[in-house]
Amino acid sequence: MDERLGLRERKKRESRRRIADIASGLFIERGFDNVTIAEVAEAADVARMTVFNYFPRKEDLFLDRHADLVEDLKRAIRARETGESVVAAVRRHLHELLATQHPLSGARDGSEFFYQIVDASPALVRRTLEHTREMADALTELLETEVGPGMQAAVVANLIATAVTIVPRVAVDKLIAGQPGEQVRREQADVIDQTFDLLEGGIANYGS
Amino acid sequence: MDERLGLRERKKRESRRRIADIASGLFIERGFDNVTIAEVAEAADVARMTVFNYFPRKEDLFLDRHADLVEDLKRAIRARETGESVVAAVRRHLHELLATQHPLSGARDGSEFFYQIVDASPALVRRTLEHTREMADALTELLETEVGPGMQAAVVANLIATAVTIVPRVAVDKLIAGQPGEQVRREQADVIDQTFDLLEGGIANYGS
DNA sequence: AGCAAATAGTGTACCCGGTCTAAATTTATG
DNA sequence: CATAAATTTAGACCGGGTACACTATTTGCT
Repeated sequence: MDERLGLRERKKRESRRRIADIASGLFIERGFDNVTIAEVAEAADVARMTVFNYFPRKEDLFLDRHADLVEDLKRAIRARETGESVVAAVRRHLHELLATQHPLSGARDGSEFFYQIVDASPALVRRTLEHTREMADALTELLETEVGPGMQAAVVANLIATAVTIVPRVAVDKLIAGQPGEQVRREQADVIDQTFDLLEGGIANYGS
Repeated sequence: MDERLGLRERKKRESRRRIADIASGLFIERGFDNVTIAEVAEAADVARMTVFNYFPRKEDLFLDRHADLVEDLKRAIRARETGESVVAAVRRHLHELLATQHPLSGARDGSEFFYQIVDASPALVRRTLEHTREMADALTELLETEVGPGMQAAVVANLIATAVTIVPRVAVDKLIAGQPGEQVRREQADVIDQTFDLLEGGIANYGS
């Protein structure tokens, strides 16, 4: 940890991590909806209220990496080469996540378990929908300042957020279906490219 | 009502409608989160459990037209001319909703109140997110049978669902901002076209 | 018409997530 | 060491949602 931080701050961070880790363990073991916050609190040896102090919603105990993710995406867009389009930057970013085996790539061994827990819980699924929306809102704001105002920013932002959400899902679904991770990772680069080709080139001819 | 239906069925439908109407009245009057189901039940002169019989979630009391909407959209896609693309069919459908002043067009006088109630309630907002997802899932299934299987169907379906959700929102936001309905309606046709031009032609050059 | 089976509605008790408040404990500061 | 500030705690409370057993009504059948 950071020595410059006071005792108070250090304890807080450690507490937060411990609670989230213990909670995740319970969720993985018994499913999100079959674990109460009271149980999490007891397992973490802390008052029920303390859990809520750190995690305003129960779902946040399991999904607390989303903010970082959006930040990374925004950074990737802002840092794009001059002349490079926004979508192209996002495409590159997803390839990078895949190459580094980032959790969000969806193509990492073990990702399937995480998503299965999520899928099994309506509350968690709802929360991921909110995350996508938050991402779209953040991107809308970014694009409006980066590229210019107008209705287009919102549309583009939402399309990108949709794509970024779908792409890892494709990989996870394959893992759940039993495909070996090695193969999924190999194919996933194409999934990214096909999806973004579609986004870039448009879907005018689909189904005609 | 339909004479072929038995007394039981007729009573059920009327009960359901009455409960939803009374509930909506209360929500509009005092806001969704400030009305309890117990109050709805009392106002409708029915047991609390009965409300849950008809509406498994509280949000469904206010948002119970979504299924129809998806059906209409699916029908529009299925009924497209041979040679017409899926997106083109959806575009036409949205123009039609606008022309007939359908509630979902977003450009109808009074739509702003409805959306303001929704916006003010996190639970209602979440439910609309689920609706978008349900629409995307339904479209994915439809496209897979209509056009052919593959990952593309899911991507296209999600892009369309996103567009269909955003378009009315643009109109509503203008109404909320105080623009006269007449003007919003006039502009809305362009909003539809611009959005679908973007979808059809792709966003390859955005921000480059 | 009358009766039995379905089915809708009711009442009640319960669980759980989430909020509020006030008191107790811990850390920071001079 | 004293005191202020911030965390933690305990406990009461609220409201959505479920389970269940019971009553009332409708329906189909003879």
